[in-house]
Amino acid sequence: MKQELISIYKILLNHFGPQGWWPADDEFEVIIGAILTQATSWKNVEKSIDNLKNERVLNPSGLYKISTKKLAGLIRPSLYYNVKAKKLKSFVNFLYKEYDGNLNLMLSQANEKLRTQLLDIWGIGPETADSILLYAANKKTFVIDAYTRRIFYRLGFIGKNSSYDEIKNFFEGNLPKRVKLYKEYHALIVKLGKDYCKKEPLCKECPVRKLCKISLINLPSSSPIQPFPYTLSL
DNA sequence: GGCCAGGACACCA
DNA sequence: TGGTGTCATGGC
Repeated sequence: MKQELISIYKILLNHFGPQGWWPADDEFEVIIGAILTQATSWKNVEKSIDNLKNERVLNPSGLYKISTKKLAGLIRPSLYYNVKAKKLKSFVNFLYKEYDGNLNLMLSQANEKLRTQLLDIWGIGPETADSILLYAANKKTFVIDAYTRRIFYRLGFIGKNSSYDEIKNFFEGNLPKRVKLYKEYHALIVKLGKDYCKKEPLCKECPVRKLCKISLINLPSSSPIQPFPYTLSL
């Protein structure tokens, strides 16, 4: 099992190249983006991030002071803006209550402690919590999203009704525990999902299966799938 | 013009 | 716990 998971990672990295996640200027922006991108395309989130930057409120004190109503107006492009404004507020309120607004102090907490605290915040579920832990706090936590479920179910690694924690444990138990690997792997899964794995039902010509099977053997030079010269550092 | 995004929560049985 | 409705913009 370990080798297959690593092989798929290598295939994806060769095929797509490094994804450079998370696209953000600082850790706070990572967290805000993680909340805004819930069930929303990243392009829409970028517009909201720009709005927040232009208003100079993309920082703990800025979001702490701004009204929920005005905040909702700024993040309008990223869908469900009223509930997301409340979610952002609830996170920042937590940050001030527990850590006096000190983000670095929050991020320096132990993995499990911080995960429990994040999950306790209204509006932050398992995927958002793990995204914050991995990409903002650099904790060894694998992120599971809809693409991960869909793709690895189709590849036959997990059951249709596997729980979030079951899938998370599957990845963490079968991969070298490296933050850099976790970050890149999840980003590559999302890239694969966006490009090849929409919601259509499983079929024999599933592009994901196809990609993996083709890439597991030596590619002829005439193959349309050309490996990129990226080196691996697991 | 329709479909659906890098989820989470409330409410129901 | 599992299934379903709600939220409500903009890109493709």
